[in-house]
Amino acid sequence: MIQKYWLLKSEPSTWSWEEQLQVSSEPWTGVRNYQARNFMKEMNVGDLAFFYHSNIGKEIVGIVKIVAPYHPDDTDDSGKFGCVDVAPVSSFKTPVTLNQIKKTPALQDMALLRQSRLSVMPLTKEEWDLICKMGEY
DNA sequence: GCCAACGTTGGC
DNA sequence: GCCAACGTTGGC
Repeated sequence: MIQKYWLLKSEPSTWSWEEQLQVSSEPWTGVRNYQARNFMKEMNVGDLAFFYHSNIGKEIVGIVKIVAPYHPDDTDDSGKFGCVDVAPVSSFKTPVTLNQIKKTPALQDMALLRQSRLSVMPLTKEEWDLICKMGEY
């Protein structure tokens, strides 16, 4: 299975990186957007994802890995949406801010910039590697 | 706090 | 099936 790379957004007031670091794994619940949901369906156990703080912070703070494939989201009564489980992997030494991403020519195609409301998105390996470098991971 | 972008809902 | 109205996200 090919390793894939993702970015997950969370508002720190809802679920922060500090909270994520304190659990062994956590279901990524609350996604109510079909495009984001479909990306989660494509995730495989072992895929890696950046953890991005939206609204407050506006920066990538660390890395999580997918530890359970797509399954129903208990918080969704409609039954239309599901989630994956993610476990913390590592904190960035230096968080990578939205501003830095905007200023980096190689990152202009990221959905983070082009589709600001999308909360789950894929990244290319090139984008992944560059951001890891910027975060001094 | 405002507003742009965009997804969803519901009337027709 | 179209589109206006409305709600939500998230950057500023």
